Amino acid sequence: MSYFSLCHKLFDGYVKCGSLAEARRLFDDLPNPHIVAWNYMISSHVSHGKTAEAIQLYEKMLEGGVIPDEYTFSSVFKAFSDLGLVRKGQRAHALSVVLGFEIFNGFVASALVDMYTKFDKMRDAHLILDRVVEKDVVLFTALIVGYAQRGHDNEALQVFENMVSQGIKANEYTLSSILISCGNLGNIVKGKLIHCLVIKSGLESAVASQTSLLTMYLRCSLVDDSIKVFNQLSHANQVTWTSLISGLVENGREEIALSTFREMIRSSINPNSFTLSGVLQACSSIAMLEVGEQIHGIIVKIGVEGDKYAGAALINLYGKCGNTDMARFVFDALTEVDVVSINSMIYAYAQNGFGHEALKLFERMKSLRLEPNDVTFISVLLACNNSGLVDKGCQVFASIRSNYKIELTRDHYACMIDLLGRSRRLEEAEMLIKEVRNPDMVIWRTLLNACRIHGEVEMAERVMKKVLELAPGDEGTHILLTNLYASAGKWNQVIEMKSTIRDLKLKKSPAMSWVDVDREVHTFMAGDLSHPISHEILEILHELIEKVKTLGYNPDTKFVLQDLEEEKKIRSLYYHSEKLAIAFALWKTSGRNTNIRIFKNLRVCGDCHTWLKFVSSLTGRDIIARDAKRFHHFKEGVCSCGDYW
DNA sequence: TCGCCGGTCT
Repeated sequence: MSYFSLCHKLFDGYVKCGSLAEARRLFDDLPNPHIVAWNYMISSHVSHGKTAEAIQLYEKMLEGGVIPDEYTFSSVFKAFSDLGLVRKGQRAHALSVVLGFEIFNGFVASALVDMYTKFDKMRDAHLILDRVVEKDVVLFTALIVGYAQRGHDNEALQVFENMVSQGIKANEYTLSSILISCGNLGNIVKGKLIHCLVIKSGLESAVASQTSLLTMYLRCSLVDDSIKVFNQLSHANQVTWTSLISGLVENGREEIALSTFREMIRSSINPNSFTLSGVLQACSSIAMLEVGEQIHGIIVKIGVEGDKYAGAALINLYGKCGNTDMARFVFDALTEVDVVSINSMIYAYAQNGFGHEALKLFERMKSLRLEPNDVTFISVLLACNNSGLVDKGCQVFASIRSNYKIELTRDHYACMIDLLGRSRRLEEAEMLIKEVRNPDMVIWRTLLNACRIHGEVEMAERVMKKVLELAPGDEGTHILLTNLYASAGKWNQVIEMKSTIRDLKLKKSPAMSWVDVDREVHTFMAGDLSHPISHEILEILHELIEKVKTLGYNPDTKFVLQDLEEEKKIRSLYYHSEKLAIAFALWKTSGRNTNIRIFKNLRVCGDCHTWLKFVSSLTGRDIIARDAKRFHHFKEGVCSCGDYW
């Protein structure tokens, strides 16, 4: 046995037993290590994630006068790309050109392409592929993957077709990646073609291909097809399960996503932070705080509470469930604060009406030299909007244009239009719409809502036309205008609108509130006294109303949309769904001092808002109400929205 | 002794 192969066997033994350090000690004792030994050490360090050490070894090797070969380069390029060391990578690239590896060796070339795509230097990567004399599937795949992962899905498809036309057969790596691009593009026709190709190539049992197929169907919203793919899987792994769960959430199938998660656990597949953030998203969307808290428990148990994905998902959960303190607790425990986690926290404050907290965090972000992105500004503007910080909002909006290279989207404008409109600066709001490229229905409806708040019938009628041009049968718009006429006392127009709504067969979604008491959800509709214990509820409700009247509550009938006698109007106010839900929750939890969390499918009504403030001071309970748009935290007679919403 | 794959957050 030669000296080299003896050394090699020794290294291999140590590394395979997991003792890279032992191998390293052995290596360091060699007087003049051969190139094969250097390569072995470098690649072992890279594959063990010890990238920085791999680079040190490479540099030491060069200092020692050892000439790198194709093996050295293919390992070390990966190290440079992992650490984002562009300069060093380019210098090594130059050396590989001088030594004649770049265009003549497939291993070196594909590692180079991979490195440049990770540096986001797509032109360089593509040029290398073009120069390589004999291109193989790995080389093409490296470029396809690079394009796909940076969101250049059309380019990925082009390169793929180019590869196929050169008679090079795709492998499972190529197909996995290209399926994802089809999914991202929503190109189900190409996606199905590739599905056929997967079968034809005999790769349908490869787990990565299956996962990508699953993801492709889910991104194209073909949930049933994706479930079919999933059911045909022989061995679903952690990634496959996760892919299915997060895809279901994306398609609004939260309940199924949660049952799939439970099935995953039953199948003894462990979740990781990917899985858990998907499940948390399901909990946040449907405000299932209890389940979310259980997931939080699992996150702590498996030790990923500092993970930025799990963290952002938790912040989002607590934000959407109205618990900003918990959201902040999670945020403060993150190991790495990045722009997404800060955005999540700002957004959590924003939707709960804690504008000043949101702005403080925005300032801290700047002092941390984290570059804000478009989402940051949506969150900050929303924070100003939900707290009535009009001037601050205008100032922030102006600064986006002057200080940042961020393109303003319709969402930014919609937020500003809402902000201006609600503070009665309707003309300014309308002027701002002129700046929006292709203003959509949402933009105009935002202005329409502002008209409703301020009873601007004339402008509303003009704006209504715009909205209906863009969305002729939109129920929300008709209802908005009906409400506007009703609050302006124009009952003839209300009747007219109602008949239009009837003719168009538009259905008004009924107002509904629900409340979560002792892990049971109870739903209430306005005026609906069919709850099994409605007798007790009504008793409590009437008692509450009489008591808060003594504190100054005065039923405000302008929120009643029917033209009824005053007495009947007042009665209809009393049976609003949120009042029923609160009465029920107080009855169920009497003697306890817990917070009450209620949810409403529409926006909370003005009279109920006032009433809830009184109830919070009367009972000493904190009431957290999530309506269709935001949260209201009622505490000691005050609401976090500052009566501005 | 070497290269290319699938799932997460605002």
